[in-house]
Amino acid sequence: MATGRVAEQAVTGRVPRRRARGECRMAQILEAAAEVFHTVGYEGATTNAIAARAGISPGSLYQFFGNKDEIVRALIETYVVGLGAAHVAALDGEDLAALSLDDLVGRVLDPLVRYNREHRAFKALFARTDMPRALSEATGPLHEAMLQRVVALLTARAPQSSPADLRHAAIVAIQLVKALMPMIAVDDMTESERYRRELHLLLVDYLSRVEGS
Amino acid sequence: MATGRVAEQAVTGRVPRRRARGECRMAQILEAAAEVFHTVGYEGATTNAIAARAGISPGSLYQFFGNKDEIVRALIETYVVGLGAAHVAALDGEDLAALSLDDLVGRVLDPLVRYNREHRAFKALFARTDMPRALSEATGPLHEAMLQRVVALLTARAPQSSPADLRHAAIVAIQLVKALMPMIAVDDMTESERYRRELHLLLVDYLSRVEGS
DNA sequence: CGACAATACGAGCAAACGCTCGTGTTGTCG
DNA sequence: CGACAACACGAGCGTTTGCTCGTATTGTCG
Repeated sequence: MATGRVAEQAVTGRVPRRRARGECRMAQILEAAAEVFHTVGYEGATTNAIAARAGISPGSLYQFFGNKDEIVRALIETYVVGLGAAHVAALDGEDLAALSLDDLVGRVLDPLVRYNREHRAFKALFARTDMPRALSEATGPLHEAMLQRVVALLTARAPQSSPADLRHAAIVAIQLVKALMPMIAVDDMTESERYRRELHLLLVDYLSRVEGS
Repeated sequence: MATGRVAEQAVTGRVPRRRARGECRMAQILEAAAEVFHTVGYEGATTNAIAARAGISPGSLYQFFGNKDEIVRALIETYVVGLGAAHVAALDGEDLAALSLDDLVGRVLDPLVRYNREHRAFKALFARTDMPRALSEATGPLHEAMLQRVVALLTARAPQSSPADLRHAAIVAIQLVKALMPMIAVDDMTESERYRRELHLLLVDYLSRVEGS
């Protein structure tokens, strides 16, 4: 139950080799967790399996994460940061209101697809309609971050619409992405590209109706 | 909860009270299972909880179903039958090629929405993008039945399209339904109706593109 | 009735899980 | 060096889960 050791070290300002090794281990564990979540899903993933995949013992794992949910939360945190950065990069310096809807959808969707492909565990944790309590609490921030981002985009493009309508539209758009992402983030590139294009069209059509009304 | 007892009687000519009681118990168990699945989800549902909800002991439960998956399979079987009947009724005697797309979508979607509302466990078992092995095997027949039905509909309306394209379109359509159903099968009727209408529009737009091409 | 099978029970088993704890190892610093 | 804290280990604890088994009850039929 020893907490606060990290804070203590942070205050000292020194970065000894110990700490570097510790952070390396954390990254190791998160990577292993991602692989296990990807292959067997959230409930199928055991902490012992994650430890084994990371090449360490269960005891060592619990020196860095207090419990399974903390691992999930940390992993999701990296997703929030990573995806946020990808989207900022994709929209940086653009005039949101001037972009064609087709272009805008592409700039949001394509990084998301790429991120899904590069982080296979992403959809195992995120793209579910039914979640255990612990998981839905952990993914809450990720959902909220995406929702806020989409709402902000829509607000910039259709300022005359009510916030409630925009939020509603954003929810539908995100659900559409979640529904088709499992078929897009797949190894068969022919199938994948086909579904991606369909989703793209679907989003453009749906959002043009939202902006138009 | 009076099930096929009468039909059984007609076939055998005799009245095996034992057997009638057994079938009643089965229905009791399935109903209890549906309630438990609805409230705590598939993995949260314990066989003991199902037995308790049905008002029987675990031992008794296992006299009718060999294991948890068999319960799920039986429950899904009732869904396949029930939904099939609802859809046959909704499309009975209609000229599929002559119906407007809007009308057709309504006739398929509305019974589905009603069925979801009346069988709350339905989406807990069906509308998931990520499933345990056992559950996805159990829901396989239900997915396949729905897919075949949609493919048949589309084939009747767009015979010039390739079977592969139609199957592909059917998959997308079903995914759209699964994505928005959790927000439709909800108690707040205002919200529910709003999402239902959006899904309806989405499907009409998408399928008109499929038929048009 | 008496024999038998179907039904019902519920304590509890074996396995799996998240997690702990006692012990040993390694890097840091006075 | 010696003391100490972080790191590492892995057997195994406590709990939960799906499921069993020995036993008691009930309906059926010769």
